[in-house]
Amino acid sequence: MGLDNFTEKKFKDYLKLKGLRYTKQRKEILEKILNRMGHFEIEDIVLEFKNQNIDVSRSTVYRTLNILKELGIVNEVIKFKNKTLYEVALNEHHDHLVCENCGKIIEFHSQEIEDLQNKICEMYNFKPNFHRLEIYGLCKECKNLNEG
Amino acid sequence: MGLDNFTEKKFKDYLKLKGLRYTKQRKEILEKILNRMGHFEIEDIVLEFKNQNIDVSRSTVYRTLNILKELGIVNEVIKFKNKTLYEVALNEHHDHLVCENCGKIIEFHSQEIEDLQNKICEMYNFKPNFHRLEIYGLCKECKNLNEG
DNA sequence: GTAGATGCAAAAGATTTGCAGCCTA
DNA sequence: TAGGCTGCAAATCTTTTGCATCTAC
Repeated sequence: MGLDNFTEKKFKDYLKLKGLRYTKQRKEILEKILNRMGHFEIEDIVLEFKNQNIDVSRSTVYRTLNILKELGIVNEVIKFKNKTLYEVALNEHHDHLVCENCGKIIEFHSQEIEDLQNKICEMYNFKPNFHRLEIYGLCKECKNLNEG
Repeated sequence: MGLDNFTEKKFKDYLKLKGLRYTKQRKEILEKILNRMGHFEIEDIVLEFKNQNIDVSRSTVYRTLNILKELGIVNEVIKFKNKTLYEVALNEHHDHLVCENCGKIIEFHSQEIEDLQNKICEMYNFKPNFHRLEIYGLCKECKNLNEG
């Protein structure tokens, strides 16, 4: 995939709208997260830049991720053991099964759950923005080990 | 409610099982969280002890909460803006609507969602332990303010 | 030219840990 | 009595922020 024009434009437009600037660093960060499959932590990004001798500081990564979150290009998906995992939000929304033993993360999507959630929000006159459903437990492999 | 014998016994038994001790501090902490309705932060607990001149240190609160979490007497329910909220897990399980504007938390329970989750876990051969469903958005009041 | 961005180092919070002394079983 | 527990202070880890400098527009 890489830096597709569509997402880059979305980002640029949003920045302009807010009176912000499209800098070299912001472009680097957008590029990097679009190249990533699956989940990532801020620290991953910071280290990759360091290893590749690309000059983007930790603070800038944090600041930019906050903008991308606002924009909905990334989601903060999981909070587990004081770690925050992000993911690119361009694909269909999904939720997560998290294995407490091996840390594996399995994605799933259930339209029925989404619909029920919307129904509940209506009941409470609540305007949903995003949601996070995490089911913690043991994955197939770890379950078998435990029962073994 | 207060320190009911049932929960105290559960805690004591678990401690014994693990070769741990039932100390004055652990009893104080259990008592305090059982007396609380709704959600709490570690810091709340620490401050209350301080105000009441009860000698239980912050580290002990953290250490004990970790044990109570393992035991399932408390759940870590919400991670929001770098804050962790806990709740006593003795009542029926429920999920949360979190207002991003005023911070209000609305609890709800949907058996249908629970059932669907179980169905999904079966599909993936995943053994669920607990889950967390948080829907972020605007509550009725804040929504009206925004639209007003 | 100027408002906004960056990098750095420091600060702020949350949580954990090492250690010496204390207490429960 | 001994191994676990506590309080304290220090350490860790994540995230934010103040500031001087730089840069996109």
